Amino acid sequence: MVKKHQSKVDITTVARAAKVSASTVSRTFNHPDLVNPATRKKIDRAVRRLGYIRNRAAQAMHGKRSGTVGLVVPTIDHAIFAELVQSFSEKLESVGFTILMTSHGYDLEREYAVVRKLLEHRVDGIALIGLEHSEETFLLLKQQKLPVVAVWNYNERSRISCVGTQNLLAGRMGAQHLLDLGHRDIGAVFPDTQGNDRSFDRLRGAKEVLATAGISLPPSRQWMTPYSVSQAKAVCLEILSQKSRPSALLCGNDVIAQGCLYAAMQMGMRVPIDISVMGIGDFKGSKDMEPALSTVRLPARTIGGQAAELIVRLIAGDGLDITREELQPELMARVTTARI
Amino acid sequence: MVKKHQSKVDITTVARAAKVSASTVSRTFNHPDLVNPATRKKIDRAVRRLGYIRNRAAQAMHGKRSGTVGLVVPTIDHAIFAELVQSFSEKLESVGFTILMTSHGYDLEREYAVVRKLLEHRVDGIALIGLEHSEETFLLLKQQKLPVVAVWNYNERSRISCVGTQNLLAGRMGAQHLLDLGHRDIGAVFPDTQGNDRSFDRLRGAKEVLATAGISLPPSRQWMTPYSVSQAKAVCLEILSQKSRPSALLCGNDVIAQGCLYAAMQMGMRVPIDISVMGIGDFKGSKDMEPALSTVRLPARTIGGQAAELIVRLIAGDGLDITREELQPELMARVTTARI
DNA sequence: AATAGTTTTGCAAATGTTTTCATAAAATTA
DNA sequence: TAATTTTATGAAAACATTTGCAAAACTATT
Repeated sequence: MVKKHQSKVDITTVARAAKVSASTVSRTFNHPDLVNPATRKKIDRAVRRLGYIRNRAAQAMHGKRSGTVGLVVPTIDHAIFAELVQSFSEKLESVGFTILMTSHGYDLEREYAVVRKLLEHRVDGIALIGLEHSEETFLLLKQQKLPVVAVWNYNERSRISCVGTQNLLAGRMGAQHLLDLGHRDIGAVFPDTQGNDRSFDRLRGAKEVLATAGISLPPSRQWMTPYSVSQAKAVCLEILSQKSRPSALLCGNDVIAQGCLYAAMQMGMRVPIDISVMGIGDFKGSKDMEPALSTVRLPARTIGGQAAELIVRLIAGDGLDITREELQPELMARVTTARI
Repeated sequence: MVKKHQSKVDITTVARAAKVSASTVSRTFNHPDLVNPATRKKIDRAVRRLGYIRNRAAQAMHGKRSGTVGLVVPTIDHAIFAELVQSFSEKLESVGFTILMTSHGYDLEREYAVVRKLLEHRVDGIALIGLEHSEETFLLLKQQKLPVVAVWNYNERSRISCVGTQNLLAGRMGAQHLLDLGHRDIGAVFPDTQGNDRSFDRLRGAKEVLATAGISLPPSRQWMTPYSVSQAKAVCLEILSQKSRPSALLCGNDVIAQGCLYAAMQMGMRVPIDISVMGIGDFKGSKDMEPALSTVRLPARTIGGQAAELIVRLIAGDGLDITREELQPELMARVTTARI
């Protein structure tokens, strides 16, 4: 016969308990200044006693913000996005938003589906990784007139707001660094560029620079490997055991570079004496590798933070004009690359 | 003269466009078999044309599930949770749930706050990392009668459902392995155990085993370091440059172990000849390190997957009795540890 | 004590769905 | 062809809130 106040506690239950109207309870939450401190106290007590928790779903129905931001990443499992996601969500959580996070595994069709789902949940804004998305996705987003920002990449003619670096530049810098050190026979170890504009742009940038220096990158000097130390290591083991091997390896990202380092080590080769290895990304820990990895720094934390700020601004201001923020990659010449 | 169908497209807009009632539209989504295929087609067309997207918030108000599951992690930024989170969300997304993810930075007060927030969003279930939570959090969860599962740790007397390993065992196995190899002077490099029962249990297990072997672990043989290759490396650099250093290092997790490895390398020490290094976790990539890291494998992917399955079952069945699933840690004796 | 002004509160409508119930239309059976 | 069953649809209530408006309760001013 216990008055079991199960999950059935709603605003009117509280109102009854506090002997006020539901409106007053609502106001206590949303405009506390409009209600008498004494009443407020009564209500607070009732809320506490009954364990009442407001229902954002119901609030969201009143044109109120849902208080959520959607974040769409290719995968959660990669060091590459960890820092980005962390700083992005830290900032957003600090101003009261909750993150709805989904991944699509580099499949742009699935991306469309998850964006739709996010929209069903009436997120107040959406952040996507990169600028390459399906036409459908762009249409959907435009149609919904929702604040959107593409994170990670920068492109001056992007169709949506973006904050990030020009991966093209990063690719160029990596290749240029190798060139500057006198390397002429360079190998490229990159992830699949399919549905991955970051990777695509980096490779393109590298090829450009190489081409202007009169160096071509024949298929025999390009390798593809997924985003994993393990698989990169395996691929590099093969590369390095070829009779004719390049004097330097430019890797699509630091994870791959790490795999290369391990491969070299395993084969008893000395980096950078026997071969130079160049990464892109400068992930947490790259500077601590032995030998310390030369790489092109992409300021992940800054990007994440600024992206969060931008989306907050977009949400607050309903400013739907495209905003672009560019951050610069930076060459981190460390130990794994040396003059030939 | 464009029929601007802004964001104002709701179910009645669609109904009007298709010349049916809202009920019919609703039914087309929820019980398509109850509506005439011809009408359904009309409605589908209208939906497409207007770009209508259902509002889960409104659905959720009808006792319908919200279709979201809350995931509370200490931090997103660590390799340790990456695999876990990935497999957890993959599985959950595959059955139509969306993940609401929040982090608290190892602060149990903040954890309470984020759990509350999740509750406001009326998640259908919640997953937490570890079994150590504030009393308030437990109370809140119990009061709300919501499916909850603690992921990562296993404890036969846990207050909430759990799926994971006994970190105590993992700690024991790590220490035992070192003992078996003849080590007597062992150092422990662990993260702060404050608000981190995983770490606490591992250390406790290790101490136990050591104690039974008659070996004590004096404060001078214990070091604390945050969860970062960089900082672990710095700490280990100090340890290794002491005049009297242990013959083996047991690390609280693989990230720290990696830092140790790098530190040893930087100092020109050879692992495992000059010193043995033991990790816990077996993160992706640990087996590929050079030398390959000896560690205790914690089956992160399996845990994540099973946790997801469990929570789905709990949500479907409203079964609120506590379920516990234990997975076994496994010794991965690789290269970084050797007989003294 | 009357008036004006301010603060506090409640009523009721609105939000976007789902669902129950009732009814109309169509199909089946006798 | 009437009676019965089945199928398809709509009207209205319900869900948990917020908010505009108006009434009520105080305060302050004369």
